Amino acid sequence: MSVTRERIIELGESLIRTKGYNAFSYQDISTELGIKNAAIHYYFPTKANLGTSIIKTNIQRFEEMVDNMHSREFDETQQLDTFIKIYIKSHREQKVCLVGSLSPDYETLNETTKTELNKMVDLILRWLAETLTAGKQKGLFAFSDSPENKAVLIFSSLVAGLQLSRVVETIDFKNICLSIEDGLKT
Amino acid sequence: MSVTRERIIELGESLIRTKGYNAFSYQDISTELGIKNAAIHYYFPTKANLGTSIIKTNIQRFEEMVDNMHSREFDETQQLDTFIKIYIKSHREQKVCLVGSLSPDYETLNETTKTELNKMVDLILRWLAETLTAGKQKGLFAFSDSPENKAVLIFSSLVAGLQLSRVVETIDFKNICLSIEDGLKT
DNA sequence: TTGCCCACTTACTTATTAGTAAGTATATTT
DNA sequence: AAATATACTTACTAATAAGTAAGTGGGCAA
Repeated sequence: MSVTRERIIELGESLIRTKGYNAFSYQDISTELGIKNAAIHYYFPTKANLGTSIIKTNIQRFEEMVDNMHSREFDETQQLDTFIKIYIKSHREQKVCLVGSLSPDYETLNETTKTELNKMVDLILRWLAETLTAGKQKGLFAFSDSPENKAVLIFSSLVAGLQLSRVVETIDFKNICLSIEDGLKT
Repeated sequence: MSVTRERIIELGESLIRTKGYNAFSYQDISTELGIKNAAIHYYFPTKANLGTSIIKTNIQRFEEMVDNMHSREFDETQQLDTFIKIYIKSHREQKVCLVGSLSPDYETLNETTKTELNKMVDLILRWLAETLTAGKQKGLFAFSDSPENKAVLIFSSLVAGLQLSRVVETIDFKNICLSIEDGLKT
């Protein structure tokens, strides 16, 4: 696949996670990549198209990560830890996550982009719930909630934890992550 | 104070919480209120000015709510419940909260607006941490985390819980709220 | 009654936005 | 060698954005 196309997706994701979907423009990308406006439209006719592609790429990355963890036979503690490390990295980069950036803008997205975001959130939550269930069965995790509820609680803490950390410097995000893991200890 | 000014603030808040700060325009407000573009600029010279005023209004409302709860001698369980009910209402209205909408756009806000948002988050987290501490001392709440950490975890669950609920219909937000309260039970 | 302030409107400007149509250089295929 | 496809650029358009300067009507004060 085209390297320019990949650069556009990568930079587009970075811009969404830094400034938000409705604040970034094709100009931001073209200037940074040293190409013209129309070059982006060549790969992504509309902004909605680019947005959808960015989410699709993220879904693929997530699926590959899960596959990889399964084939390496990571236990549930290791899997959760790997997932949380993505957020630690985001925090270091002063970026929110894709879901946390796009969700508040949900009503401004077009239908296909909405659907793709819906898929991504659903995928993450289903994986988390499954992992929590399996981990509990193995005696690695302990919690009284339903796995689905617990999955939302954990995911929400990560998503909004990143958002709030950028606003208030007093928040210790790494400690939040530790609390999430400690909250599952047996 | 002017009724038009108040209407602009109210509608502005609603727009931010529905579409996001960078997606709403003065046109949206002027059309809805049947006034002209320039009438909004009369009260709020710049969009940043309006944004800041909306946050200030929310801070005031929050402070009044806390004062009110204190003067009515609400215990910590009742106070937390009152706070959570704000989010239940937001969920019913299909809106995210102001903090949850503005935080992802943080980098696009001007300095005074950033400062005001910072104040608001700080205020809420400090109140939450204090309420959790007092409730724990009275034996109303039980938790092993630091109150500051627990405050961020609870607030994050509410903020992102609203965001995610709008994206995925399978999330039972009221149940999330119940889980938060159950998680503090002695 | 004159003058002034308040709460706007009229009528703009300037900048930026997403998006497009047509052209072009380079490489690849026929 | 000619035709074609790829990966763009040039040069726009139309819409929308925030913001402003100057004007206006109505009420109140001096």
